[in-house]
Amino acid sequence: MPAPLDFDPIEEAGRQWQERWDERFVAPMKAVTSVMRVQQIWLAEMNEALAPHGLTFARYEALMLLCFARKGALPLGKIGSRLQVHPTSVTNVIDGLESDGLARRVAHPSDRRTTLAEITANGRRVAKAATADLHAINFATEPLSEAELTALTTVLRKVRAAAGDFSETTGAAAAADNP
Amino acid sequence: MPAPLDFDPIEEAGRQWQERWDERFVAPMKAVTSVMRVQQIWLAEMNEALAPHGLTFARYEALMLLCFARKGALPLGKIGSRLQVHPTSVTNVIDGLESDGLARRVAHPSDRRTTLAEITANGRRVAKAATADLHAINFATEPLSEAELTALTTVLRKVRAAAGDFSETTGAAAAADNP
DNA sequence: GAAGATTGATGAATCAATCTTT
DNA sequence: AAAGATTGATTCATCAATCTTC
Repeated sequence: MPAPLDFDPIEEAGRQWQERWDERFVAPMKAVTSVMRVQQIWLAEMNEALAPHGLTFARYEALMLLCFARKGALPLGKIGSRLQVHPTSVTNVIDGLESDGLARRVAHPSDRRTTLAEITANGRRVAKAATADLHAINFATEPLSEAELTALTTVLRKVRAAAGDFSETTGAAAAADNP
Repeated sequence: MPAPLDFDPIEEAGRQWQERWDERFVAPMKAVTSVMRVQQIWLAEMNEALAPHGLTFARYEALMLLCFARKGALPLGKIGSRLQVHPTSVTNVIDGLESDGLARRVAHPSDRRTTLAEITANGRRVAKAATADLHAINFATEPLSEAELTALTTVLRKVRAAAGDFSETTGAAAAADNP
């Protein structure tokens, strides 16, 4: 990590932008750059907390999804749609969990195209310990207050909805965990 | 990109979290997951807009930095500290710009350890065209209002400051572009 | 033909180690 | 010894193409 600057680089970029182009582009540019940078900061801090458990954030997310599933198992495709990642990434993530003995692939009872990922007993132990570590650092969200975090989530929800992550329907009944 | 869900996966995760653990961890978890996902969405949309110019967002950021520099040139190390990336990433990014003829490496006049990256005439042309395309899509920030974008930037600025990106001093005089 | 998953290749980011210059 | 940059290796994510099953 490079040395700290004596000025805010995003504010400085905003200044340059306003000088050279129209002011109406400043707010979008600064917001986008801020999200990029904070994602990088938070991801690094969480990966640091997860490393002792042999996990990355991507693997942790998949592990928790299995942890929540009714039968502790989900089709790989469903994991991808929940985590909003490509099928290839699901394959990679489950490979990682499987080689560490935290999950295993099992056959789908009726559809032989489908593969299920099932959490192991050790996987549940690691999930619990890793979650405790993430809780201990508040998911790296220091120094934000609960109100600020909630506001953040609310605003970003609009972006996710507009991107088509989910269809804003009703009160959204509990998600189906099983096929 | 997987099919849209009929519920918000982050809200659903929050529900699971509250059930299983304490409520005070719900807001951090949802905020972190939201930032991760929106970063992915925005980055993909911007990369799509930049691809016709042979640019990625990382290369675009470096190119704009050179564009803003007084003499159109900066030491590689300074690029790294501005963009908050490791020296290796700077090498990669400048390699990319150089092979496309958008920038070139030049010797530092006094310190022979230092390499400068200098923007080319074509680099300035591409920077201008790429910026116009990003402006045309408002940096992918639709559907957020200017007020929402500003609020986002303000909250995230606290995170960047706490992470040590910059030292909160004065009104922050104009940044020094040259060594 | 379409759905589900995997393989192989590509691009980006970090880390450790190396090399030159100060 | 320390600063600046590069190389090589590793990890992760995506894309195109392939394979099996429905």
